[in-house]
Amino acid sequence: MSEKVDRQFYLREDTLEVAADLLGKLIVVPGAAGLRVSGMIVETEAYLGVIDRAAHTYGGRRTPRNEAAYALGGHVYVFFVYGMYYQLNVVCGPVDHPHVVLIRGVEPVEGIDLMRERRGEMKERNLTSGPGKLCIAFRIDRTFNGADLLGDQIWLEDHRSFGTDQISVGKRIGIDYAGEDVDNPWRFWVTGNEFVSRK
DNA sequence: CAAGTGATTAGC
DNA sequence: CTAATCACTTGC
Repeated sequence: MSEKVDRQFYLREDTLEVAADLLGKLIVVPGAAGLRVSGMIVETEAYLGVIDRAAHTYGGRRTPRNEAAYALGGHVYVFFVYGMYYQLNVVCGPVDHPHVVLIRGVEPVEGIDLMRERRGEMKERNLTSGPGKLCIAFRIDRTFNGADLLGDQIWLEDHRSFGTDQISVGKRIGIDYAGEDVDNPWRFWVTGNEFVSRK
């Protein structure tokens, strides 16, 4: 069994680099009876803290909801949106530096039957190919907000790595409100992977 | 393509 | 206190 990705990985200054390097990492969440539910990250988006109009922390906004984004790198920020869905983010950099990476797409690896049950969905391709979908499949909810990725509730492991020739870069999705920042190429995905949320 | 859904927040 | 908003998904 692979070891947890270490703290240093998350503490790097360049959040865009972390967002790209997260592609290929395995997200692991223990299910019941020692069962592992896991999947490989294939799509991410970076939100660059106070300077990014698309970020919840733009301009240094700090509220009960986004507090976890100000934690030390290697914690997770989970929030609820549209009255139905959770979104999973990885916090990067030092304390009080609210840069985060949204996990938008994952390829199922372990615990696929459990994912199917939770999603009420038979087609594997539709289990975790979106930020809201994957939170349902992994049963990630508000109780994960602020969790440490070096703890035992949720963590990342090395799995595969992709070179720049296998990674695509583009604008982020669903942030039409972001003014000058809408077109920033801060979304990364594994080229051609079928678990990317949009082609 | 539009509705659903409810926590959160900004603005009175 | 109230109303608008929203880093999405599904089904028409």
